[in-house]
Amino acid sequence: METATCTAPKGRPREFCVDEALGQALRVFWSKGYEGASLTDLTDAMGITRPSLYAAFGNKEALFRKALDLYEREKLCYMSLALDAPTARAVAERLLRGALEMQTSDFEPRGCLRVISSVACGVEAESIRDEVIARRKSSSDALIKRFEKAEAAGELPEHMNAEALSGYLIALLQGLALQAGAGASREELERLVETSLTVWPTK
Amino acid sequence: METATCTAPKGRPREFCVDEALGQALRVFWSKGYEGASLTDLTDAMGITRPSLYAAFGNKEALFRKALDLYEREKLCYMSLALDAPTARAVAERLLRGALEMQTSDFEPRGCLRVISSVACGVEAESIRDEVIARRKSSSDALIKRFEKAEAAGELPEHMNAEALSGYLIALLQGLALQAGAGASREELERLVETSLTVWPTK
DNA sequence: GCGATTATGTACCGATCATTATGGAAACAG
DNA sequence: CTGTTTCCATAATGATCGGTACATAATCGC
Repeated sequence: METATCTAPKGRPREFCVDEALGQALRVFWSKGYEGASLTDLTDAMGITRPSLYAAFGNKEALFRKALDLYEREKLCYMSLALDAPTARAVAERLLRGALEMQTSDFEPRGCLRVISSVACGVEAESIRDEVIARRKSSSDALIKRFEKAEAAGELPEHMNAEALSGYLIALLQGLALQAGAGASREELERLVETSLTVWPTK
Repeated sequence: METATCTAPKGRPREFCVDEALGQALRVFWSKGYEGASLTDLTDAMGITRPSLYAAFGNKEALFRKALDLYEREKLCYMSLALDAPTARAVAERLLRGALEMQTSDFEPRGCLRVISSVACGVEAESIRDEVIARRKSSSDALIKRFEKAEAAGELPEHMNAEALSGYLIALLQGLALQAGAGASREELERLVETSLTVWPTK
């Protein structure tokens, strides 16, 4: 009865690495968006056939969700880590610099998969869009919670609350991702981060 | 030889108003994006048939360009007007409040057509994407020019140049549009604008 | 009245979309 | 070996995509 937990490979073994294929699928979704990525694009990049894709991942939408999980786990990990910084300003700095580092990698697509997947789209992608927006909301809530701690610690200046500061910082991060996706140079993005940090309100 | 300028309607007259139909097409592109808007969506909203659409506007891409022209002419006019404000801060305030007003209209789609159309997409929309990015660059250049004037007037604080400030402000506007498109409430957007103005760097 | 011209409505085109039925190949247990 | 299970490859599914042929209807100058 314990066969469920042990790896008993019955039948013909799979000829490709699921994680590797998922990574390639992520890159395609990342650079083309959910609707812009066709199954041909995906299978070509993943090096597998359509039936293999469906057998291993379910369908296009399930594949996207798994790719989004991978993206958040591997590429967005700096966001939760940033919340551990000692001050609100340090949190903002880690978020901005983390985003900058990700957006200026030479080996990954530009732009943010979350941003890309949350803009207007056809009907087929609406559930995807809703889910991405929901996931972003939970990130936003975490940031608000962190800034509320800073607020309680008296870090925030007058007439500035946690929610307002959080929304403001997220807008900057979204703008950064958008400009990166539109082909902004590394210098432009660095300048944006530096300007944001210069302007950052401290008590 | 002057017949080119006069309106000589030869043949069967058109049964719909081109401008009105274009306005409806704009709303569809605005809420679904270029690729997300199918010809069926467009003709349904415009109240015309496919051949009428092609006869009047050329094809989907040409229709989008005309809709984009209309959008920039009618919905983005506040942007060029904002540049006439007396100070850099006043320019920023007009831009932020103008964007807020547009994003909180009860009768128009949320989000910004330019932002929507400049994110990642399939191959068919790449030329659209490139054009939108180019148009945004010219807006950005105009803003930089305006801030250079402010810089020359000594309005900008130390370690802050026109390009940096422009990129920063545009990032905020993009974040505003993105959050509006994702369903942010009017209060959230107002708070974002107020926070941005509170934080705005003055000498 | 008459062509000439242009718009409209129907019905269709080939291409591509996501998805899958089918048949054979490769591993297992017996 | 046989049977079972799972994977791979080919090729097809119906639906939808953007774009059009075609015939008809409405207005022109004459």
